[in-house]
Formats: sequence, C-alpha cells, structure tokens
Amino acid sequence: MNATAKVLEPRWERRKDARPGELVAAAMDLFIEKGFAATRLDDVAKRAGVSKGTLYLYFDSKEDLLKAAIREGYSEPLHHGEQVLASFEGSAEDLLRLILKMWWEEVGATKQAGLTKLVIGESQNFPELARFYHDEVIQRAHKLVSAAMERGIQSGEFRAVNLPYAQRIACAPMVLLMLWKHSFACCVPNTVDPQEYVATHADMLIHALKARPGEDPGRGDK
Amino acid sequence: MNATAKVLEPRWERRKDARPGELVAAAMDLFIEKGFAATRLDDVAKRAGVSKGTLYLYFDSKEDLLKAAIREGYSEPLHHGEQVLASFEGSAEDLLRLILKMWWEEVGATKQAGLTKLVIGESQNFPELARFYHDEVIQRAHKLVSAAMERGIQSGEFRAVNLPYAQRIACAPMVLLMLWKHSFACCVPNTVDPQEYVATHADMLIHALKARPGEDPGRGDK
Amino acid sequence: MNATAKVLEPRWERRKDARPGELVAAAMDLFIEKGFAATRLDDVAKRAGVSKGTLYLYFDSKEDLLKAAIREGYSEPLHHGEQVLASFEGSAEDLLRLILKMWWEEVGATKQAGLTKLVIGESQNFPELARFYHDEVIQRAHKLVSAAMERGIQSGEFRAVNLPYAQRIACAPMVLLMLWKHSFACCVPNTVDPQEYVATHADMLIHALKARPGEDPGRGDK
Amino acid sequence: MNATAKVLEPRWERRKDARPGELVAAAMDLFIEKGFAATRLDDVAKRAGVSKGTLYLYFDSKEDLLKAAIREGYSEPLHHGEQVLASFEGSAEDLLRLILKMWWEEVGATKQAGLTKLVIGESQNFPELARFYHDEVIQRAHKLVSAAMERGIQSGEFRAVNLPYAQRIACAPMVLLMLWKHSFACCVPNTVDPQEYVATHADMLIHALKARPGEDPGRGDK
DNA sequence: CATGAATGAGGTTTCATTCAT
DNA sequence: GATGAATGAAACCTCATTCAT
Repeated sequence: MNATAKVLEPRWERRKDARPGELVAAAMDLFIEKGFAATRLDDVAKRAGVSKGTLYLYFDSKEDLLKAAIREGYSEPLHHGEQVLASFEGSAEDLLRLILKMWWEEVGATKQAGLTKLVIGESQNFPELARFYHDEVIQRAHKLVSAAMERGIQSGEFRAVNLPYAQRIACAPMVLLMLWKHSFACCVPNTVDPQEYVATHADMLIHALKARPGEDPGRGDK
Repeated sequence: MNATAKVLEPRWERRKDARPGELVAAAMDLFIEKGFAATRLDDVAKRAGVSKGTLYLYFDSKEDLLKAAIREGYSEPLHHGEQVLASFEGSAEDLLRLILKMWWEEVGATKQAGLTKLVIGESQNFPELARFYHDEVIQRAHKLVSAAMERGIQSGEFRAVNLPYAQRIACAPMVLLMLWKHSFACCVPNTVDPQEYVATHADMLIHALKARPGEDPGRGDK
Repeated sequence: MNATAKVLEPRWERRKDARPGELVAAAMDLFIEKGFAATRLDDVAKRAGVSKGTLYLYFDSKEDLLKAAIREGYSEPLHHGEQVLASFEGSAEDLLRLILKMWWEEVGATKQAGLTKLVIGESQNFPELARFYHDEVIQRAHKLVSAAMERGIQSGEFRAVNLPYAQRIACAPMVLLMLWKHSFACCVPNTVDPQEYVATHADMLIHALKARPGEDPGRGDK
Repeated sequence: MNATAKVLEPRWERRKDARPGELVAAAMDLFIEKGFAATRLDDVAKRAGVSKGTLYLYFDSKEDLLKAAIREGYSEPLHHGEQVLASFEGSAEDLLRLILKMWWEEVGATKQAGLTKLVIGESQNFPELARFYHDEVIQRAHKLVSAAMERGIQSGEFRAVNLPYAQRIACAPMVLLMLWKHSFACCVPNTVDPQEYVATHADMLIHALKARPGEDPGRGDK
C-alpha cells in the first residue's frame, strides 16, 4: 500500500456501519425536496456518493427507503418533548408555550419538517406508512399537547375545553406552518416570520384557554 | 360504416363545449384520489369516456390538466364567501362563525378539499402552479377571514390582534382538517367529527379574539 | 398524402390485427434460438420491427409472450394428425408409420420443434405453462399414437403391449430427435439424418409390436 | 477478536481441498432445481456456506461453474457401465437389460438426471459446453449401448439393425424419462412409474432386436 | 374533431463480477 | 485464502406524448 497506489483512488470504500444512515439522509433530502415519485434513486445514490445498486444492499425498495426516512424523522424531538413534559414544574401556560417553542425550534425549523408534507401527500399510496406515522408521530405529539392542556384544566388555570378537539386545533397552526415552509414559502414573495407566527399562535391559544372568573367555563367534553 | 348504419347509431350526442369540463372533472377526481404522479392519463381518459389522444386536443400536458383542475376547484365557494362578506350585516363574531361554517360545508366537505393536499404536495415540482394557487385561492381566503376579523377590531368587538398572523392561525385548523380528511382519515380508525371540530375551533377563536373590558387589548400589528 | 410526404417514412404504422401474430412469431424465433431468459424484449421488438412498448400493448409480460408462443406452436399439426387418425382406413402399421412421418415433417422439421426444448427447460419456472403444454400438446400427441397402437391391438395386428407405457416409448425417439436438432445438432460435427432416424425407429417399433403366431403376446396392461 | 477468543472458536475446521467439490455440489443442486439463469450465485454461495467472493477463487465465472457441475455429473456411472461391459459374460439381451437397469438406478433416479435437461436447455448459449457434454457423456453412453447391441448382432442373437441409429433409439426413452422427471413430473398429476417404463422399454427393444429364424434380418448399416 | 396504436425515454430492480480489507 | 460491500450494466416494464388515420 504505497503512495502511488493511493493516488488511484479506490473505486469504492467499505463503510458498512455508516452507510444506511447516509443513504437515508440522502433519500430524505430528496424526498422532501421533490416528493416521492419525482425522486429518482439515481439521484439518491449520487447524493449519497454510492452506486444505485448499493441502495439495494440496505433497502428492499424505494418504498422501504421512504419508510426508513419517515421513521428516522421525529423520534428525537418527540422524545425530548416527552422528557420536558415529565419534568416541567411551572404553570400550564408556560408549559404550553414551551412546547410550541420547542416544536418550532426542533422540528419546524429543521428540514425534517418536510416529512410531514411527504407523508400527507403519499398517505393514499402507502396507507401502511400513514398508519405508522399516525401512531408513532401524530399520536405522540397530540399526547404532549393534550397533557399540557389537561394539566391547566385540572389546576383551574384553563377552561374545560373539549380536549380531543381543542388539542388538534392547538396543533394545527404549527403543522400548517411546517407545510407552508415546504410548499408556498419558496415560490411566493410575501413570506411569513415563524417567530411572530408562533408567538401570535401561542398568545391566541392561551387567550382562548385561560379561565376567567365569572365566565363560561367552556364546552367541556360536550 | 355506411349511411344506413349511421342512422341507427347516434341516439344522443355529446355537447362539444362540455368536453373540457368533463375532462377536468375526471382528472380532478383521479388527481385527488391518487395524487398527481400516480394518476395515469389513460385512466383520466377512460373515466371521461374519451380516448387518450382527445386529452391533448384540450390540454398541452399532464401538468396543464392539473392546473386546470386546480383553477376549477375553489372559485365558486370563494365567490360565494366574498358575496356574503359584502352583504353581511350582523356582528363580527357571527360573520366569522358563518365564514367558517361555509368553508366547511362548501369546500371542506366536498371532494375539492383534496386539491389543497395536491397543491401542497406538488408545489415544489410546479412552482408556477403554487404561485397561482397562492394568489387565486389562498390570498382570497385570507382576505375573507381578514376582513371579518378587521371588522370586529374596528368595531371594538375584537382585540387588536396581529392581523396578518392571526388570520393565518384562524385558517390553519380549517385547512388541516381538509388535509386530514384526505390523508389519515382513510387509514386510521379514530376519526374526527368535522362538526365538532369546526365548532370547537370557532369557539376557541372567538374566545381568543373577544375584547374584554380592562384587559390587554392584544398585540396589534406589533 | 403526396409523394413528398411518403418519402419521410412514417415513424410507425398502424396494423392492429397483424401485430400480435408478428410479435409472437418474432418472440418464438428468439425464444427458440436463445432460450427464455437470454431473450431480451428489446430484441424481440427489434425483430418484429416495433418498439419495446408496443409489446406491452398486446402482452402483459414476457411470460405472457412465452405462453402465447407456446400456445401458437403445435395446434395445427395436431389437428391435422387427429383428422388423419379419424379418416385413415389402412392397417395399423401403415397408420403408425404415417403418423411418425407426419410428426417429423410437420413438427420436427419446422422451427417449432424448438418449443419443446423451451417448455422442458422452463417447466420449473413456469409450472402453469408446463401444465398447459402437457394438457394441450403432450396429451393430444399421446392420444394419437395410443389410438393407432390400440387399433392394431384390437385387430390382432399388434401384440397386447402395456399401452400407456408403450406409447410413451414410441414417442420418445421422436421427441428426442427434435431436442437434438435444437441442441447438439448445431455444435457437433457428427450429424444425424432425420429420415434415416425416423425410418429406423418406425421399423424397430413395428418389429416390437407385430404379433407373430405362436409367440408371447406381450405384457398387456400388466 | 483477540487470541483468547480464537481459542474458543474453531471447534472444527474445513478441509481446504474439499472446497471446490462442495461449491460444485451446491451449484449443481441449484442449477438442476432452478435452471442456469434463475440460479443466483448468492444462493450457491449461501448453500455452500461460503461467501460469494469465494466462488471466484475457484471458478472464473458462472459459466465455468456450470461446466464444472456438468463435468462432475456422470463420470462415475459411466465408468461403472464401462467396467460392466468389459466383464459381462452373459447374453447380449441380458447385457442390454442390465445396462438399462443401471442407467436408471445410477443416473435416472438420482438428481444428476437434471443435468441433462440443463445441458439441452443451455446448449445454444454455451456451445462449448454442449460439445464437451456430447463428447464426454453422450458418446460414452452411446458406445455402451452400441457395444451391447453389436455383441448381439455378432453372435446372431440380434438382427442386423442400423446400429448408429438403432442405438440412439434405444437410448431415447431413457433420456426422455430423465427429462420428464425434471420437468412435467412435478406439475402434472398423472405420473409415470419408472420401473414399469424401463421394463416396457426393455421388452420392446429386445423384441425389436431379436433375430427370428426365417425373418428379415434387419436393415443393417444401410 | 376524435381516435388509439405506437413510441421511446426513463424508471426501478437484479445480479454477475470486482477488490479493498 | 476468504470476505462481502460495492459496482454498474442491463433487464423488464411504464406511461406521457405523438400522429396517421
């Protein structure tokens, strides 16, 4: 293994352990950028710096690669959120504000935000994927927000809103902002400032939830 | 194919000018049902009862057909909303509730709701389409909601919220419900009742907006 | 449609009715020549003078094309043989000799003889095909030979051999000659003269079957 | 992987020189089972318990492996047959019957029978292989049968048939039975009993060959 | 206008072969 | 010697688009 040999750089390199992650990362980038159908495996391979065939050493099919990308997406920030929920000791309002802030910072502002668009767009073509995403991502996110709201209701800080629906409505603007960032944001001039958006949402949400003496205490669970 | 045979055949005849509309309708159905990439022009033609070649008499390409479908989608309900806005004379709260109700009934509950998902999903591949949708659909919807909220602020009925953002946040749950209906709704058991969802949203929104004596009047336009 | 236009020869021509037959013929040639796996649809298309896509207008898959080729193969000569069997009025020996002669002339000497090799080679990969071939080709051929032998046994012209087996043994040399022609014949110098081969087989077969006064009349059906 | 670990590991070790044989055996099994094209070297390696790369230490290519498998196939039974021929002292009829019996027991009934089908199927793609098989297997088998028949003719036990052809015709049913076993036998219900088949063939063959006083002595060598 | 047979580029997937370790 | 990750050239198949009829 002399210097001369080194100059002829090897046609390929062996990196078994690092590979799957790199491939998924490359695939995720392109799926997010172009959508599932418009992403060619050629391009995924090229971006990952491998040949097309290598993809099939680690994944059974294009769909399998998509699943891996989705799976990879949100587990970390969700886990973080759950930890915060468990240890937080302030008011429900502060907890809710914190969750929304983290949501944006750890998910919305990252490229993974694009996965949500992806899953929504492909849910009909891959119902199994949609179910997985629903169970592993949506449900967990909903539980986080639910728990924070429930805590406020229990303590009398919030009104007794119809939780299963109110929680969805609390999440909706966050999700839509993520979608916006990965759809219209690129092609329209008038852009949205996420900070301001999230702040306004938090304010309105708190305002909508706050219990006030002598007022209608909310719809409750119907 | 002689004259005699001809006489027996044409029991009824297609109205020539109705064609493009039928083609767009067929395309819209399939685009919504399967997504852009997964829709084959063969199937569009079959559903419209014409040959594949006929599509190209009226549309330049598959993308062109998509544009036409998008264009067709929401003009009517938006127009209706604008008329209501112009003529409505009740309170801002009632106007806002009415707009949300109409949104769901005339758009969300119809199959066209699926177009929103479609546009979001394809926005990167067809920026021009995204721009069109933004200008012709989103902006108009935003203006409707904005106007209703503005009216309440002017009259002192609502707090002086940050309108450009507050209006987005008011719309978000509606949009997300439409997306839900065309994505996860099909593949997960736990379903959402749109009536309850919209009602909860309206209540929370009004609650968030209502001015109350001696309270912070809101963030205003910063 | 003037002469000038004619010079620019059309990219393609419409020949819906003629096409399937041409495609099957081209496919059969190549399947016989190279085997199923080694035949590329590209080449089939090229030989048929069409594009690759055209194949898929008429056949669902490569396997489907193979089935069509097999189906096409022997129906005519078998039908002819059955007609001869029904109308022949000479001795059983003459009938048997005639059938063997026709077998060679109408099947063995034609390119379709190669189909037999094909089916045998692919029978494991396509059991359904093998079953079809067995039922529609082998069984019919066996019935022809069986009937001729049976006729001789009934009339006392032949010994009472174990018909189901004897008939297979009568066919075997014919089948093997077909296989030989499409396998070793091309690559070994020492060639076989089919005429002489068939004649020798006929003689030996008749000799084996002929009843002779005062002799063991054969094994019968065991 | 330190020395300590090494000590525990090697409970048994492969005999280095046995390798090629194991590889060929694995390849033969799979070639017979699935055909040449449908056999993947991955599977061959897996069955042999080695890595894919190892195959290329012993064989240049897939074709080379096929050749080795073919080469391996019949040398032993052929050798046995030749020994029997040299030492047999009974009648020609008994010799012929013995050869057919051994053919079935030592070749036809074993899995190697499938090689014949393989070679026939691939003969066009690999003419060199076909030539090898012809020279090393077919010719030797033919010589065995020829010799037995020749012995009978010389002794007056058999008619003076056209030997080069008669011998082929004597072999054909045996070969076809082997092919049958590896093609249609698996996919059609109506199965053939090899014992009865071989017995019937032997009887008919002897009957066809036996000289009888006062009869046509056969066609001779034309 | 309308048809639908034909096209052919381009997609995913496979697998014999290579070669750094 | 042995490994198995990596390669890349095809292979089959799809489908938006064209154009002779």
